[in-house]
Amino acid sequence: MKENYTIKDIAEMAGVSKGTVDRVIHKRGKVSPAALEQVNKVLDKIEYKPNPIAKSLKNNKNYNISILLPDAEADPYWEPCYEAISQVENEFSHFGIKIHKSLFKPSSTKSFKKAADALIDSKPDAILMVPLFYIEAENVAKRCVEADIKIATFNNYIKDHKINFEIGQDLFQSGRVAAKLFNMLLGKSGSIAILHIDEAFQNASHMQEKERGFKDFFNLNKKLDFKIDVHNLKKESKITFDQTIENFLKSIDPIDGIFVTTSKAYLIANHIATYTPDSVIIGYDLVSENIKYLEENKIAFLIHQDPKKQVYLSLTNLIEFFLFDKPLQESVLLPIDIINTENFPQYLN
Amino acid sequence: MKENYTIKDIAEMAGVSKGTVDRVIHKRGKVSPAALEQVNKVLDKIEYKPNPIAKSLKNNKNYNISILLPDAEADPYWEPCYEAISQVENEFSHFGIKIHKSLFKPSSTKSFKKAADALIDSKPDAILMVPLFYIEAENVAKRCVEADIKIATFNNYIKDHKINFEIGQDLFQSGRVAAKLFNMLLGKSGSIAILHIDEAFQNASHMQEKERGFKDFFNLNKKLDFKIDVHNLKKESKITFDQTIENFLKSIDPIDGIFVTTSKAYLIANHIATYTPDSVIIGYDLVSENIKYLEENKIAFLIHQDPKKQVYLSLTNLIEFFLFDKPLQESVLLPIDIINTENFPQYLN
DNA sequence: TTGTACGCGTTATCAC
DNA sequence: GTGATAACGCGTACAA
Repeated sequence: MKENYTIKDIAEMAGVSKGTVDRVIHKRGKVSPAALEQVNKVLDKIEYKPNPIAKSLKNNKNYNISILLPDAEADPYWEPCYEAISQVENEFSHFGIKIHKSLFKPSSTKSFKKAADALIDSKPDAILMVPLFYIEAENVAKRCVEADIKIATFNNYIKDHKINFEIGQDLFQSGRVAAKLFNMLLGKSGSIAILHIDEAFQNASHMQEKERGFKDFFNLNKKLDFKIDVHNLKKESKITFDQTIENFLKSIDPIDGIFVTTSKAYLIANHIATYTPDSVIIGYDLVSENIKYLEENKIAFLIHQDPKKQVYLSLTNLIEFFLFDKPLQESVLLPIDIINTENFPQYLN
Repeated sequence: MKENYTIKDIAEMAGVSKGTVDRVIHKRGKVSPAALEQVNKVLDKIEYKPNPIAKSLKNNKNYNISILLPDAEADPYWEPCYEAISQVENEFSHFGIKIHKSLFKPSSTKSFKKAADALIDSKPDAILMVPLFYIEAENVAKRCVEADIKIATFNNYIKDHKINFEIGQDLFQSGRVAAKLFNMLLGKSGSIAILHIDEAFQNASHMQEKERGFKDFFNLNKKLDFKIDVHNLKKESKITFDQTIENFLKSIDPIDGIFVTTSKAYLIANHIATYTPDSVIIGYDLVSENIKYLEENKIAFLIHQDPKKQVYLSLTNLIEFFLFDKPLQESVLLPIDIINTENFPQYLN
């Protein structure tokens, strides 16, 4: 009982040549019925699994993967993604994997389009993108399929069957996670503000999903009595973003909880002591300013979306598909990590 | 500017043969000074990275990895490890990786020893074990080194430099995570019981580390005023374990919080309503009974030690070391996952 | 001391 | 239709 049969083994057992076996296995035709039967008889008896390493060696191709994501200058949320890219580059450069990073301004559709155009023109084997702009991203997906470029997304979703691989978090559910945390901290009743803080509302669908999940939790728990208000805060023309936040806090009555659906919880935490010092804040993402206020106990919890892991898993999935024919997973949902002062370091590594 | 130089390329550039280049690279000697210089000159100019795939193909070995872990019959905590094993087996069987699972009774040192002996005798390429019994595990490590078997541990640590790879959680810190959660739920003061519930105290060092971290948090926060009692609960001779628990609860005054350092929080949650209904329980591990009480809001939080991920990462690390010469990491600390009713499903997958 | 030739398993090409 | 053969890159045995 051998374990790993090779084409050569099969050829001997069937009394034909390697070439014929290959033609049978790959259904290339040009095989006589007699030979076909011989080979199939052997294939039925044993389990043939082609050696992926040999295949890969023969292939001997360089693969180019391009990744299209926002500039971390504009938002440090994206910083960890860069680390993941370097890490994957180091791990797989020996295997002929080239990764090309392309940045766009998260506030500019044009910038996204321009970068995407350039990427598609360069004809990489795959593009991994953050589909911040729905329509434009759909268009990119379409053109990738036409150009035979594998297309994957992370962080956001576009519901498009053309996407070969997508990874992210269940945002609705993460809203529920936040709601449950407030429930545990505040008890059976209270007032909570949902704040969508985003300079230009690129993350509109993101934020809405979280809001929906959040409200869903309280709606389904009839024993709870919470007053929930929703506020959209974006940059006003003549004043700084920070002042906009401050003006907002001035304008409202003290509240028990503040749920910030973006990574901008620090903007609120910064002013909380002055205006509504007893408010519990829950926000998203381990950007350094958020961690600072977490450690000062001004932010109670953060929810971690692990952008680094998203990039790492996206890239390794694509790479193993290219190198070893591992089937591409279609959709991956990452866990919703709850972070407090004590467990954040391990998530940063 | 080529990217991936092969030995053949270098040979041509240096005006020597492949064999000579190989001898230089692997320092096998038998090279004339002149040739040595030629080759080194080329090697200085370019960056040579041997193709790991070709190396691996040539190698063409089957690797046997044995994994020694407790029987999940005795404790369902180990169940997810089995899943990880199957998953890795499926992913890498094509690569000539064989994984052999060997179980021992977590309550029996003898059973551990016996299983370990058999494994070592079978001379696998690597052994991954749960070092539940310190001295015996040290002995296994020693004999593995002698027999040239790579030795790795997960879930528990033994401080032994012979271990080639170890993975687990920072238990001290996870105690602090629990403490912080109690702090947030209970406020500035209260009474908390630390319960070490373990049928035979195999996990003694485990539990003590968590206790130390837990107390450390409250000791360092001078503004907090918590009364903390420690109780060891193990099976008494004549009655069931469950009755032991019940007797304990009967014997104490109502308390604000209960910190269970093992996966046995469900045993407490089961009786909480009768004896101390307002106690907040925090425990460890996503075993199904714990999740049941989590969903009933009888357990506030669970801390997830992700045994499945521990096994998965251990195995893939070893495999990539064997197949592709990836350097073995030495020590990996997994994040300390905080689990509530809303985010547990994603951690189970 | 050096170069050559072969094998690992798969695939593609090329005579027959 | 078919089988033989070369090639991918590395390691190594062996002949020169």
